[in-house]
Amino acid sequence: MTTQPARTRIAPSPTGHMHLGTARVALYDYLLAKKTGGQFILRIEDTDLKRTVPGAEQEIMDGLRWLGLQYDEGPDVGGPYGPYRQTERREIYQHYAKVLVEKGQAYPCFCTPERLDQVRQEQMKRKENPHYDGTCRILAPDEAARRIANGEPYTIRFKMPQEGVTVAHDHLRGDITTENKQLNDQVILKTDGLPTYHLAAIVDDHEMKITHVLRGSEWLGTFPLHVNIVRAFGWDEPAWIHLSVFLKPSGKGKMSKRETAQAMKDGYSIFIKDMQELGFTPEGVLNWGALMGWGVPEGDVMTVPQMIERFTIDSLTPSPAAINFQKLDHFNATHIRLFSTGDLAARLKPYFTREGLNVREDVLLKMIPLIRERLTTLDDCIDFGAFFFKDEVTPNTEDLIAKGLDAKQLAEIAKRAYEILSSLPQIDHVTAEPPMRAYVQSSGFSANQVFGILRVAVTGQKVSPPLFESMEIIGRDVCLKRIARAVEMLEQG
RNA sequence: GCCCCCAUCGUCUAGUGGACUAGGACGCGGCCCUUUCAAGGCCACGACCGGGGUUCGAAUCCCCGUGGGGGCACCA
Repeated sequence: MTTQPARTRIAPSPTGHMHLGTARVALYDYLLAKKTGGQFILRIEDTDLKRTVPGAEQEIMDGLRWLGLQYDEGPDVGGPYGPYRQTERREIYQHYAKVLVEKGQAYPCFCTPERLDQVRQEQMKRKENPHYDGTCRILAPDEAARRIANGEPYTIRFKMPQEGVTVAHDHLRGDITTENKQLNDQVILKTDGLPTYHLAAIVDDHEMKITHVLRGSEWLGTFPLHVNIVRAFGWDEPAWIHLSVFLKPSGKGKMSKRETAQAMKDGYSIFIKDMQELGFTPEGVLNWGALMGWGVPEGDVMTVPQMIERFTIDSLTPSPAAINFQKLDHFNATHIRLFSTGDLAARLKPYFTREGLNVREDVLLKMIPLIRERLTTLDDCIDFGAFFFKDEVTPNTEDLIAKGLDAKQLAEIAKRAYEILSSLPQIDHVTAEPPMRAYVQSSGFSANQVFGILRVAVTGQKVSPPLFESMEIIGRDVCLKRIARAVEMLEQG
């Protein structure tokens, strides 16, 4: 286990919404950095101009902040190894590409995309592996120089060894051995002068003194390439950790558009921004994500500080994990129950406000203990507690009708309840419950029937927080007014 | 097609040759509590992919299958 301060980075490309996968890698990066007293860095990998989408970078930064994974260095906070946006580091990559060419480890390539495509087609037709055919690898240097001077567009390709094997070491998976003949001369600098991921990431990780590279296992295929590039420069390698990928809930394959849409329909999402809006908490999301790919023996409900305490790279798991949204619900609800009343009040208030409700601070603080353990997501507070902030509630007549009772009986119950409660100087669970229970006893009706009618009358809904505690918060006058109205409704209907 | 990775309850996982009658969590089922809905408590169901080795002994090490995943771009 590392005791030296680790410098870790999350290096997303701003090509779409920030998703769960990015959040999880960022979490592990963050945990490792904090645990070792190191730094966590955000680097934006925006070298693919065609795929860059406006606003995506901001969404990543917002997402990380919402999650509480504040980076020590990044595009908007700066740092000693900036800039932290790859399009602003163009010259650095060009310099290093040139270094590689001079060392004989890379070469200019003038093949056009059209020719490359044609070569690939032919190779596939012959059932060969698609690979670069090496046309420009054997070009004489002066010939290449002449064509460059001529203004011919060119890329730089990395010259992979063609014999022997490459052994790359991954901390979770051990040595990964690849025959070099399987490898192929990849483009590291594009015609537009920007690097591909292969060059950019390696150069930046070195320049930014990254000690641990955590990334998805989709990078395993290019892993040998990357270590070859590092070695060509003669640099020390970071520790490589290839995390498992997330599978769709069925466990068959990665999340596709289809599953993503289905999740949204069910009230879930793999996008951080959506999760926030759906009422999930950073604590819940992080705890959930952390455990997909990290095993703890027991006590799996953890806050970030507790995760920092317990985190080790060695306890990460290499196998793919199916997304399980029910588990997200569980962790979210569990963390909501752990929040203090004041904390939860601050988190809930926006949801009430969003509904156009006028939130009285004192009422908010009083109702939270009543609804806290009933919430799965924060927005559930509307279902359970909106009535606390409404001037009037409008019960459905049919909700008012308790099973097995006729209209006369219903009206009688409501009326009697009104009489009992209106005789009290104040209504709370201490004063109101005993006489109401006594009435249930003497009336022959069930508690379920009597309290059911009262619940609907007072809260306007069949499911609510505890009745008498709720009435206490609503207040005597309002309660009586609402019960009176119910009596009216029942007598009419 | 080729290459690489992975493999314990339905799902996430613990397990690093004997403490395994394989532990925990989610979900599911039941019971208790209960004015609704939750929460909480208790109980149950439920897995080492298959076959060969190695070893006194294998979930754990090796090999071969099988299954699953990922990759084979001037995308990351």
